[in-house]
Amino acid sequence: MTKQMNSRNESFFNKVYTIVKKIPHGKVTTYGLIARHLGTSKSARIVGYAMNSSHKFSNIPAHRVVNRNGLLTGRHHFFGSSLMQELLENEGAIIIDNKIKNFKDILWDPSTRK
DNA sequence: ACGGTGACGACAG
DNA sequence: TCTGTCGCCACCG
Repeated sequence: MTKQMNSRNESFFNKVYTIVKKIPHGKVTTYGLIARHLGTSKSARIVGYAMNSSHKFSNIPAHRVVNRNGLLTGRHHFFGSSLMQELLENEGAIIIDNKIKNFKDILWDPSTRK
């Protein structure tokens, strides 16, 4: 084919969305883990940038992606600043001061693909 | 076509 | 522990 974006047919954004959709209910993951899983561990910022555009699509559980400390850094991009927290708490996360307390317990590594 | 942007992460002090 | 700084790079106007 004439067009080859990177080495795939799919844009980086699309790959990110594919991963995010696979996050199990009640689990969360991080921008860095997603980036690493895609083979570009230094592109965590791009993952965040991709999530910024995820509102244009549906069925993308963007609230399940937090930063490496379990901090809800993207909460302001939701429909109201507390929606992200409410969604996560509804899935069993314990959040205090915008930080997931049981972060290690519900962290999902995309590499496990389960 | 090109450079600013950014929901990050690692590291230094 | 906490804060600031720097490198990172795909996207979009």
